[in-house]
Amino acid sequence: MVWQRGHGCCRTGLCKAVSCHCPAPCRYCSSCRVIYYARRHTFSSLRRVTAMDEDTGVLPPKSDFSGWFNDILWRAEIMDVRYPVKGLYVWYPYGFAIRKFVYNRLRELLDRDHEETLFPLLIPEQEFMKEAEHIKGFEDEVYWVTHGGTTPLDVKLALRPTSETAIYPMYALWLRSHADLPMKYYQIVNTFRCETKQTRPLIRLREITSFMESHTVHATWAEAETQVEYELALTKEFYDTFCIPITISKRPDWDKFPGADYTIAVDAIMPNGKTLQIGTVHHLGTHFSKTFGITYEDKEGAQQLAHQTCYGISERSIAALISMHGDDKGLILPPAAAPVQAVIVPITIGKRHDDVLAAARKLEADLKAAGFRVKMDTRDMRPGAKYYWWELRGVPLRLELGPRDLDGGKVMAVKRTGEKISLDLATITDGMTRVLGEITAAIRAKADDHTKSHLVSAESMDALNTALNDGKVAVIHWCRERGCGDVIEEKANSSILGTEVRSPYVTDGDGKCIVCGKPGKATLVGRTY
RNA sequence: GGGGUAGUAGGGUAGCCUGGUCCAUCCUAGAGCGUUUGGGACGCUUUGACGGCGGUUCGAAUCCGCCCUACCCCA
Repeated sequence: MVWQRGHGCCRTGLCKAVSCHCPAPCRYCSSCRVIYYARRHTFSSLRRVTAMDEDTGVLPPKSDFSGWFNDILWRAEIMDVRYPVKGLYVWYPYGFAIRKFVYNRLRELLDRDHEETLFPLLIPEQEFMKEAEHIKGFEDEVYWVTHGGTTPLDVKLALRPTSETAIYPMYALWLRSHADLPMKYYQIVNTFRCETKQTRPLIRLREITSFMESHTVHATWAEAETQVEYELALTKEFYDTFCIPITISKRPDWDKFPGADYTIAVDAIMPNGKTLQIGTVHHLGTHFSKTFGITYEDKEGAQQLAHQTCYGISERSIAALISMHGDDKGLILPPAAAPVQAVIVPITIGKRHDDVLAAARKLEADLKAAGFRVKMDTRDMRPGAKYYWWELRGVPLRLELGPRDLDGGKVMAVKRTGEKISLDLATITDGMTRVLGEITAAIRAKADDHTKSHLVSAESMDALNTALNDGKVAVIHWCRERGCGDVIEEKANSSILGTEVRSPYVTDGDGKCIVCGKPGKATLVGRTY
């Protein structure tokens, strides 16, 4: 058997042309899904492995998370990655519909005590450059607008990498007295960062298309701290809607937001054990209010510096949603995020065609009237093909209505989480409410299990390395000295996520630092996206 | 940051070394018609591409230059 060199068409390196005594397949490439036969075979013996040839389906298995994620984005029509600019991607209508339900929920939560605003995309250079620490954090990845048509601009304009420097000059104008406080505004906008590392749809982008940033102003440091806690609670509630378990921790000083007193971050543990930062809340203290002159007149008539917070969530929330719940068959969407909560597949055979179709239409109308997002699939495909199609797209519930069901006054309901039950047509809206609730619960239980099983305690560097190599996130003890932190990050090729860990699955208290042995605090360490 | 490889129809590939035989080919997808339909149907007809710009040449997917893009490996 002679192995020939790879075709370079795939990412796995498995893809090789081979020479042997076919027709038995020589080697299967899981990325491009091709079986390669000997070159000397004729074209008719060169055959492709398609979805139907394999029990596992069209997707790479979720255990190949990277491949799974890339594939599902276009197969489930979430994002098109073919836009001809690196790091910019297109939302397909279906993906955008998911985004709509997720962000509607986010708006709903924020609107409890924030107000939505909109600030400009372009920031003049002199404003952008005001806060030294802040600039340092972003200077390497800012896009600059330098020309208006062919004429160079007098003042360069930055495309916002985040909006502090756009918003705070205005806050300085808006804030006059203590009676104006607190100010709590947010916006949902696109932001630009010229990422140099490998970009990834939804995760590392040059245009973040869906950045929710909240900026609040308060009279005192303590009040701002309370706001940080309030926003963390909002974030928890937000992710709970979509059954995404999170860990909350305080980032180490060197990893905090440029210009913040401290940063509290929210992470999710992805299927491969890497963590994804899916939210941050920053206590800005008076760093920016000093720079931008955000002051107010207190009750005694004296000018005081305001205390600020900012808080952000991006489309990484959608990456977490997709990754956390999906399986080898495709997406699994919690009903709260699903553009289609139930799909009705009429099984129309021969003479009963019109009968069944009419009943399915009535079912669709009844469910829509009751407020469910349902869709009837009348396409000219075999039922099985439709099942796979909707399963790939994560629709939580499938309602199959055929002659047999109709005669019995029933409809067959198949949960995306894997259970088949018969529901009475007469009480279908109650049945739907109950079953969708069960699906949400099942999704949440599975995600909680995953997170719980991926958090382990490590009492030494060796144990830490073992845990991380095993695809886990570790809880260690760390003295909070930078030096020991560097050792941990370097030796374990990891990141210190943070201290003051908040997770129902982390109960570790104080202990000895795993590097120097001095008293340390429970600390979350992982490999990050 | 340092290397390497590649870009051919909506997706996946062959052809390139050795320029003309290629309005190319195969799998898949799209459109049309017909037969079908309780877990990925089938037949026939048809649509459709050589990453971009420039150069060499009688002639470029193929050779050269630049640009853009992507992927892999190592730090």
